[in-house]
Amino acid sequence: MRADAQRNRERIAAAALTLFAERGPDVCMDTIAQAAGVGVGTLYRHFPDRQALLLDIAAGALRDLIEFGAGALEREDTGWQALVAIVRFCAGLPLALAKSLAGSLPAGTGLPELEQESDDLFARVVRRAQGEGTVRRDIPPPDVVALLAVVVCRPGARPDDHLTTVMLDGLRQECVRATS
Amino acid sequence: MRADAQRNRERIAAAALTLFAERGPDVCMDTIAQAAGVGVGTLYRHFPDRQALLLDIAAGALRDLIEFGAGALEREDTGWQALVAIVRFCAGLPLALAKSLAGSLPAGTGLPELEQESDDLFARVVRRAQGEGTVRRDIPPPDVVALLAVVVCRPGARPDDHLTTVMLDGLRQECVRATS
Amino acid sequence: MRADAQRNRERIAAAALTLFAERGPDVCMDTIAQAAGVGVGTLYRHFPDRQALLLDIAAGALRDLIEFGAGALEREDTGWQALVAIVRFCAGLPLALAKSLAGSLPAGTGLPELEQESDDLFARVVRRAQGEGTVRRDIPPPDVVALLAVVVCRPGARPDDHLTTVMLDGLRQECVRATS
Amino acid sequence: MRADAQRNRERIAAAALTLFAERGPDVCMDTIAQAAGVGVGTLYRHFPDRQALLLDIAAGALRDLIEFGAGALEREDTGWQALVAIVRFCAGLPLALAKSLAGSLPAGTGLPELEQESDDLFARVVRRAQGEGTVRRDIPPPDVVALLAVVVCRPGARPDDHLTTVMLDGLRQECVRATS
DNA sequence: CATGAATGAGCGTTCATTCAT
DNA sequence: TATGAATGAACGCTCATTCAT
Repeated sequence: MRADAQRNRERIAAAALTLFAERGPDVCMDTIAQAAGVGVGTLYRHFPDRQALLLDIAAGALRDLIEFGAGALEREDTGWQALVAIVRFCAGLPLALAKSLAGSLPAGTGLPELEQESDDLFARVVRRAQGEGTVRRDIPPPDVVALLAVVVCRPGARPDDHLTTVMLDGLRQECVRATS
Repeated sequence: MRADAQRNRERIAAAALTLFAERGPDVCMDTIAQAAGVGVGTLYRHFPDRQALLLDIAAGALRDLIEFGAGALEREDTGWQALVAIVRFCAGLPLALAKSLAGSLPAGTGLPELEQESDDLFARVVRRAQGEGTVRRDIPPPDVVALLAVVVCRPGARPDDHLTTVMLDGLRQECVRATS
Repeated sequence: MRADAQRNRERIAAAALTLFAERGPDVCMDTIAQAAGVGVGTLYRHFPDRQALLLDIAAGALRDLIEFGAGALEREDTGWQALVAIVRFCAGLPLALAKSLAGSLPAGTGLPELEQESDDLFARVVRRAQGEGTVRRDIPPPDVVALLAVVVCRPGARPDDHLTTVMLDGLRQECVRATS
Repeated sequence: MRADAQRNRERIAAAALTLFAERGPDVCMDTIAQAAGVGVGTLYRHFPDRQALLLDIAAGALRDLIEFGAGALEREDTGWQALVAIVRFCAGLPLALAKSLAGSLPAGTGLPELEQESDDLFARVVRRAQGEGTVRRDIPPPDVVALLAVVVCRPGARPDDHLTTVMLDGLRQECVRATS
């Protein structure tokens, strides 16, 4: 691939990421192209349709997450520390996009598979932390994962914002109580 | 207003509520009219444009919330109990709609005002609970409100789902810790 | 269906028929709408896409042909007379459209079925004429039908133009010869 | 012209001929280039636009026809034999393309002139055959030419298919009859 | 008042043609 | 000279909104 083509591709992906985040997944394609400083035709040469563009971004986010997560699981001493590290890492990623797309894309596009992989990774971390006694045991791992997904997929999530903090605190075993 | 006109208006609002929840705020107007069992013309007679329809639903949700909240504040013995009651009550409401609309509508439409009112109410409850020592004091009331908003505005939130539970647990004073 | 809607539908079909004949099946939809004196939206209300429009016209032509053909088979004394009558009748019909569409449309759209029916009818007439000794017997009926199709599907075919005449003459039994 | 440039030009013309025959005159230029094994840029270097490409092919076909026809007129003993030979020869030629282009191209492009020349040649042959008493005299030569053009320009015409045979038979003087 | 037909601006996508590499 | 990336005009189609019935 030619150098300028490569640069264009990246500019498009970057512009799309920004605009999807700012205005949702329905931004008009011309707008994306314009923001990237290219013509629509160029956009379509690189991504055959809107979905391909969304997919590219979403898959990238999931791959980054999985890669980081696998590393964290090895690197960190405890499951809890790994969990916290991963959750913090998620903040910069366009995971909301990934989540909503994964729900509407058929298997074979690769996205549901990536999402499954990422869910599995999270579940492994949660189980380890529950084994240590740090994460509360009254919630089954997949539910914890789903719950973390909500926190982590908010548009505009920051690695140390209050919601993340409160959620992590609420997940500790010693915080279990009857709030009914 | 004639009785049948009134009934039409309600049927339209109900259909819109369902469809917005199910398929997002972009459902096409014909679909809503059809689901309500009326022609598009009738829809437009009652609501001059799409926004008016959204606004109607959103404002209704906020009014319900405010009314319930004010009652809870009087009725319940503690701030904590009031907070829990209100959070639980939110589950059935189309608050996600209200939130996203309120952000994009100018003052004067009434929605930002209602949102402000609801935020104030929440803040009062939070302050009271912090005063009692139940809600953690390291987070300023407005931030707590923002955080609750996220939890409560999820599409598909249930009054006793895990996320709500964990969040409420995490908000207790005794759960404060260093999660870094 | 309201009277004006009905009128619009007919105007659209008529305009489309003319334009397809004049400029081929790729005329732009806006042009058709304009020629019919309606907006594009109206065109699309009546015909969900270009194919539906083509299909409507083509199917109409085939139905007319089949109806006329069945009548001719009963009405005329000889197979030859029926054949000539039918061939002459074809001239005004947009059969070229029907032929080309039928080849590219899947069964279930109704067009291939109609084409089959029309072919069968033609074949019956041809067999009868061959039985009488008027149509040459060295060509199998389906081939005669195919051959007639070419003559009859020319854009601009006239009921008594030279090509039709020569073709009919050439089909007589007494004209068989070695032209190699 | 460099040898490889010459080869490219031929490959492009050949690919275009095939694709025009298979998929009509709207095939996209990239497809042609790809089929020819070159980039689009190369295609455009040799043929400044789509029409030039079509023109090249069409003109080639007409030149072949004219050359063969002139030879046949000298070589064959009778006008009839010349006519048959020429008609048979047409089968392999992309004359449909030539016909449709000639109708839409202005004089000066060379195509209408070539078509005129080919028509004249055909007319000469027909007149000679009518003089011999083989071709029917009730149709003026230009009309016979037009009629032969239809037969000969069908996509997929074969030199000895039924349509050609029947048409030639129908053109014989002794086949004249009242088919009304 | 209710209806649903008509309108046309707007978006996604394609492709002929140009031009930097 | 060959390449294929970039461009943007054009087309198919949708849908919010208006208005005749």
